[in-house]
Amino acid sequence: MAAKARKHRHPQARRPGRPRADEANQRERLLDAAVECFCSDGIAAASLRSIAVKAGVTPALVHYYFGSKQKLLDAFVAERLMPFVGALGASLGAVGDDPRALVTAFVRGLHAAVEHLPWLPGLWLREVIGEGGALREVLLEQISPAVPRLLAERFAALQKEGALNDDLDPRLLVVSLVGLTLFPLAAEPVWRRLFDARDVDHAALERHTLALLDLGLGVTDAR
Amino acid sequence: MAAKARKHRHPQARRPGRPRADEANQRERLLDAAVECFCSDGIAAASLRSIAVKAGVTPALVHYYFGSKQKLLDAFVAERLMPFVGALGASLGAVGDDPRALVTAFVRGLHAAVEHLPWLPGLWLREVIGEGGALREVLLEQISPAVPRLLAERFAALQKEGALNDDLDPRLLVVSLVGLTLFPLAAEPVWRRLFDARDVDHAALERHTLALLDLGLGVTDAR
DNA sequence: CAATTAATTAACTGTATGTTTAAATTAGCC
DNA sequence: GGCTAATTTAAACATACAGTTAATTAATTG
Repeated sequence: MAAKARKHRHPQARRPGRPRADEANQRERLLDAAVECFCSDGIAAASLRSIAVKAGVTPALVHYYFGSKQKLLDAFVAERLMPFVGALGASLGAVGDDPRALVTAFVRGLHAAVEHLPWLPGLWLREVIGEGGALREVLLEQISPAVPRLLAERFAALQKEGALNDDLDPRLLVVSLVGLTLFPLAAEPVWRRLFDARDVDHAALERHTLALLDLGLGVTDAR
Repeated sequence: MAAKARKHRHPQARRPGRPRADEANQRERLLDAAVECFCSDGIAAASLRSIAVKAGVTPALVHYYFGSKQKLLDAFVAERLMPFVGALGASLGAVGDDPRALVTAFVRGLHAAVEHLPWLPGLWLREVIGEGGALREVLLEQISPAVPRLLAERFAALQKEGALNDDLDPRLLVVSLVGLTLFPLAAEPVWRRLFDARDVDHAALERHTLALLDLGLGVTDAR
């Protein structure tokens, strides 16, 4: 009845074929969608279908651009995760031999990164710390020397010089550092509702964390 | 050939029917298996099948004892999780008005509980903090008044009296406390491999945490 | 010892996964 | 303009696994 013999019910449903030079960099859009699904469902449970739907395409297109789910994950690690690790490692390498400076650089660097990568804390908790997490090996094999090991070694050296509270363990201090930064950021939606804390912004969180650490390190400051 | 017309290939594979008064308290065994699966797969991804297999039975038996996955989860919360919360809340209520005593009670209480409930930290991170976690509402609705709110209020009162570093936020201090206890315990498998830290036991972790907090609270101790 | 109830498994039905193949539509180059 | 290569969808495939119902065996009770 409605003119033409076109047999499509949904006029907006796309048919096969190369698009009209419209939306470019589909690959990046697909990666964005993947990050979102990785966060909300977890990497293991995130299906290529849900990722495709979020990007407004079909699952076959994900396969076209990345080949497989594993390679999609590899691409995410290389193009979205590792650049941040590199930047943080660099900023840590640039500070002098002082525990407070080291800790401050870590806290500030992390907060700054999370400003642009808000998904990082949640994903970290789930996929690095969580049992069966898909990124744990990435930490142990690729990230480990650049950040956590570097920090632990420098803390140990500083402690030997007497510049750090002797009751602390240099390695556990790195763990504490993550527990005081990534964890609160990941838990933000929880404590916000729990304490009805609308007044606390990221700057306040950073101040609180640095205040706790500044004293907690037990740097005598007596030279 | 092999005698008898019994048509079963696996002699040990059980056939339907009530068992011969053997293994009692299947319900508890099922709950144990459920906890294991909740930890390794996450609550959402833990199937009645995997739980049943872990307990050596069929999925239909889980359905028989609990009725549904939701009711199984309810049973877990009521019978395995809440008793711990009650105990911790009680031990917090029993200490006097001193920030160090409060913090020490929390850290010690948590470490003591985890001795018997080793699955707690990992499950907490995944199901309370993690996006879409199945226990977040339990925290907000059932646990909230007994522990986190209680702590935050007492910290706030102590700060008003000048017994706590003014640069700290009482609510965020509760978050920091969790980040310094539950998080390191959940991350234990990671930092153990990361730093090859076989020498660190739970007592050492507790000492380190308390050392960091003792100074970090900034209690002047000058009266 | 018959009837009923409790405990257990086998089988069913449905849905979702990641991947592959084939076809369709357009872009870019000679 | 015509050819080839690039980009996209539809459809199908092969598993795998979800939660539930129906049948089966043993214990318990009158």
